[in-house]
Amino acid sequence: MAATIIDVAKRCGYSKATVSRAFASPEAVSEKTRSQVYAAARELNYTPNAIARAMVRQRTENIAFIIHEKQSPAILNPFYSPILEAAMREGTKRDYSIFVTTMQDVQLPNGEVYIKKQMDGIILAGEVDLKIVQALRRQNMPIVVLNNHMDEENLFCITVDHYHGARAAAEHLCQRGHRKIGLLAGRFSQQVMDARYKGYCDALEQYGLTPDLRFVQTAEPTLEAAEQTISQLLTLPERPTAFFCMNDTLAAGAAKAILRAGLRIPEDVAIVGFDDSYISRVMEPELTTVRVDVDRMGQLAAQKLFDLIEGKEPAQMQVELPAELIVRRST
Amino acid sequence: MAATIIDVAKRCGYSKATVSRAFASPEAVSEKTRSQVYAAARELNYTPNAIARAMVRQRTENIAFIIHEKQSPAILNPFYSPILEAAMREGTKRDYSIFVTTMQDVQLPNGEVYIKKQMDGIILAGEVDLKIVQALRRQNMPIVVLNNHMDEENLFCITVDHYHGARAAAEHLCQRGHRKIGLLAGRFSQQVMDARYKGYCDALEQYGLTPDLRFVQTAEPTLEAAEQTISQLLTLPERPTAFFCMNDTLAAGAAKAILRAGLRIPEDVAIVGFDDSYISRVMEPELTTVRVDVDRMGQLAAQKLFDLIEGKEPAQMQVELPAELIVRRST
DNA sequence: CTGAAAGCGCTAACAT
DNA sequence: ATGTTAGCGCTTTCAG
Repeated sequence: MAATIIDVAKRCGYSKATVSRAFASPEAVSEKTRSQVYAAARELNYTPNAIARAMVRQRTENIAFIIHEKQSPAILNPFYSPILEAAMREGTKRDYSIFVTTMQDVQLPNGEVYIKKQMDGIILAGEVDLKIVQALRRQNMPIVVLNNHMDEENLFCITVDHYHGARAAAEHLCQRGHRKIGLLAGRFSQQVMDARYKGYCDALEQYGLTPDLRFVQTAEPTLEAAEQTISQLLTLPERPTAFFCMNDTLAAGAAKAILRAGLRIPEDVAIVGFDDSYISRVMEPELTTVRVDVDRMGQLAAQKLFDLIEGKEPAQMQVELPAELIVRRST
Repeated sequence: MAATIIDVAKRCGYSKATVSRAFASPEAVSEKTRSQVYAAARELNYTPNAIARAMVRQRTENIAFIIHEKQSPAILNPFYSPILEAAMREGTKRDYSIFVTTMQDVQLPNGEVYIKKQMDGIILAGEVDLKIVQALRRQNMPIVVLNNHMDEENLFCITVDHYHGARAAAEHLCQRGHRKIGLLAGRFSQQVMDARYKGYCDALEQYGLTPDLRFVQTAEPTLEAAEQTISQLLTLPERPTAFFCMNDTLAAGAAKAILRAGLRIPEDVAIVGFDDSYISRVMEPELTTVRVDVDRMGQLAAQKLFDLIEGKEPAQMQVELPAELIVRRST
């Protein structure tokens, strides 16, 4: 079938070691030899076999990107997909390929950790089980944890400053004069929820307000659930004049409820989202939201994982990315 | 390091051939043996090495999913991401992993086709270069082409019935009584554009209308470009009362322009999109659009590719998926 | 049902 | 700078 290194060696009259070197470390071979090797390779349509190489090098140059969120699958998740995209760009730069997988590819039904395909490292995003991290580390698998912090020695985690992001969002609403500010939470990890809730409470307190628990609701982070929840809140006699929604999907659902109730955004009800995903610009009016630099996040995750694989320990094992308020027309 | 088949063999007292069989074809081994092998494997934390297996089997059980569209990268593209998602689900079922890549991973800067990683097959989506398909086929690489038709002998292509989709959209607008129906095209492949344009023209003709070329515009398929284009059209003295937009992103941009001009949807201007992507439900009012069964498309692509890899030729090499009008509030 | 042995295509010492 | 050789971990005949 496909030509092998031996065919090329025969054809150009060099040994297979030389052919191997011509591809893997061109500088270790004379220029003349190199071009002869390449010529022979071209004629035979030869391409080095990555499997064979991986076999002897014990490195595949493949990493896995595993997203574990209840919300929606990996690729469709509007928060994670740009992160993945950025990680893939970084992978291309450093010659790594990325497998996008689910936990199922790493875990047997009985819970045992079992990596089907050989990987040089893993990016674990979302709600990660500590047990899995530990099992993986026992196998010496380099790991980067994304959007989640775990108290493990020497585990590289990238998180977001949820507290200040949420606080900025709520403060902004206070500054706009709102006194009745609802909160629409999604079902995210406890970690994220707590930090954002605290940010919200502290902002209100700073403005002399106390959270009205009737206006604090939790919903599945889907358009439909958000719309329904907010619809009901809107019927309250003393309804909120603003909502801080814990992500853009929730905010979009809220916007639909508001608009359908015949109210105007932001004149009657203002809303703020979180993530600055694509959704925030699809909406009209466009959504005021909290931006997380997802490009940076994905790039960083990939970079640090590659470094780890290549034996470079990062200076700090914990990076917290800032969250910045982006004011648009919805407030 | 990690335990190998030999470690397991030693531990349980069988030969490595038997251990191999216990994992690769359990039915070829007595039950007693099998459980002893598994026990030893568990104790050693052994996992078969996929690389070594791929090496001897000459099969990786990996496929590549390559999307080539100008619009936006693979994963972020609202049309392709659910397709990818479905393909991945199918892959999990049949024990294949999927690499999401760009053309760069398959093509050298000089244009030569060069597959970096060993793959058992490739799904090529979007605007595919015939030369690449031919080069790949010369290397005996199983291929499925998605959302694009190519006149190649024995090449499996999955396409969409753009003509009838577009026609249904335009007819619907005619039925609603619109006489001035604009068309907002994106920069898609000629194939797609032609079919949809013809559908639009034929629908109009059926209702005794002729396309007014002032109302037929092409824009980059982005929110901003669409918004700008439609804004201008709206200032025309005799502006259209409805727009058929060639995808949901364009429709969302159009909606923004309409709303910002102080007009109502659908009372003043109606819009129809194409794809039935996530965007159509984020918008308010929700978008009337043409649905393509993307789940089916992704699943089919993966299934057929796996069949091809496993030597089963599909009965027909060409599948055209229907496109169905979904009426929502925007018309 | 189980074992022995050959080899998948390549790289990395070690020589020359 | 180039060649020789010994595997990497596994599957798969072929025997028994």
